[in-house]
Amino acid sequence: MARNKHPEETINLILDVAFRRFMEKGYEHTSIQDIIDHLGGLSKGAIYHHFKSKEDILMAVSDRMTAKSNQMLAAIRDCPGLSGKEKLKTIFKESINRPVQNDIFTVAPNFHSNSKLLSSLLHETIEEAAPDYILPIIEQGIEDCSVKTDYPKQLAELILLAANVWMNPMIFDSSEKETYCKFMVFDQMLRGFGLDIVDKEMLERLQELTSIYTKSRQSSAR
Amino acid sequence: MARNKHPEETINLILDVAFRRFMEKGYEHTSIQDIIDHLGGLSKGAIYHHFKSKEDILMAVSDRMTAKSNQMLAAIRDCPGLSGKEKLKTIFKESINRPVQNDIFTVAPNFHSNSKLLSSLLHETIEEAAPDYILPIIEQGIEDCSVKTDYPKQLAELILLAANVWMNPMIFDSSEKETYCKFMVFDQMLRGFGLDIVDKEMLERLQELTSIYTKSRQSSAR
DNA sequence: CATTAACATACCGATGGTAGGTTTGTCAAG
DNA sequence: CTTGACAAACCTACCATCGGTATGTTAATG
Repeated sequence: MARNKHPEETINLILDVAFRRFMEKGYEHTSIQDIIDHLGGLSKGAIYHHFKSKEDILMAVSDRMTAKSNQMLAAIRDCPGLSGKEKLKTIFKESINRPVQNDIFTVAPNFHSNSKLLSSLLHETIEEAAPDYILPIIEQGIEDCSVKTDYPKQLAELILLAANVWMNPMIFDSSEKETYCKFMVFDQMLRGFGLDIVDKEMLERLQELTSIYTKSRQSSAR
Repeated sequence: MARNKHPEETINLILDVAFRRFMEKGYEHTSIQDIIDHLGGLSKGAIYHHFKSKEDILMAVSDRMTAKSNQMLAAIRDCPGLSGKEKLKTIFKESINRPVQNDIFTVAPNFHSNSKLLSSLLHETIEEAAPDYILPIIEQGIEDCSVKTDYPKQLAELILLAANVWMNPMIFDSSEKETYCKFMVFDQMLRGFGLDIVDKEMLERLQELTSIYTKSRQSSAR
């Protein structure tokens, strides 16, 4: 293959293909050769020029998955004029409207066979996203008295664990009704910390979208 | 090696060694040959006589890890004369007194490099332990009015996710103080569902044990 | 004495990774 | 504007190791 003047295109291409293959076959069962076969003529040398190992590819895939979400979280966190409670509400509204990246729907993700991605997401959630994005918002909420807790760091972790892992349909695929129930329990949990952010509008939107998701899931099943 | 009249001894030996190697080097980086080298003269044929694949060994290791915990949960669940609230309290008391199996302390577990074990634990927690052991107790608690929720199944999941994963020092190693804070947030969460099970005695016992754990951890660090 | 469980040995294809070469764009010196 | 040194972007051929298997051997059982 001819040398590409814009190597980031090649890198993105590799990550695109790797991501799809990981989701379809699982990380362990996707060989480098398999990725090569699905690239348009690129060789093993090209891959190992841009990535130092197979695991390195996985990490890059993982980073790219969370990048957009983290951007959103940072934007809301730094948004002036919003109270802590309003910021949390905004985050959950956004999350519902874009529950997972669109392109993910098309490949019928299988986190069961991607334990490495799962564990990566888990640790990123607790050790990066929670302290970097949610904690400052919780602390703001404590100041304006909309959040009640003596342990903001741990609360941030618990909230994000529930939201990103437990309620993540890519990890625990839930029926429409189950997703709704999870959200209700999540709401009750937040109320225990003084937070009251789930309203009718959010629930209606949620019900809409879970039905869409369930349908797209059924149609892409083998 | 001479033929063993009691093959379960051989099986247990293999699992013992595999568990240690998985914890020390991670599942992926532990080869079958590595396990063989740490077995006293047993061969690859022996291993593949008792287990059909490397993954099969991992599953057996995982099962053995949760077996004792599940036994305890079943015993408490079926214990007559205890209210739902009392059962939950008993479970957490037991969990604190035996936070993880003793033998685990000695090998400085590393769940970071054992994503397969982690993902196995995660799914067992949500899809087996929660509905089988915690859900019946929650339902009993709803009847005797010590638990307040319309969604017992989801509450069981959330509680066990927090307890087994988030508060598990093998997954997220926390300082003494952090463990305490997590427990306090956990308590506040439970109160949001009408549950009031953490008392002074439990907190004192917790502080004792986390200090012991922290010390044993330091002494086994390389 | 036949059968079967409990091992051992020797081997295989596939895999992740590497060494070394080739092409091509960049850029500064002449 | 040309040239040539350099490095980045690839390719090819190869290797050690891995998970797994086929085929044996030995010993307990009934």
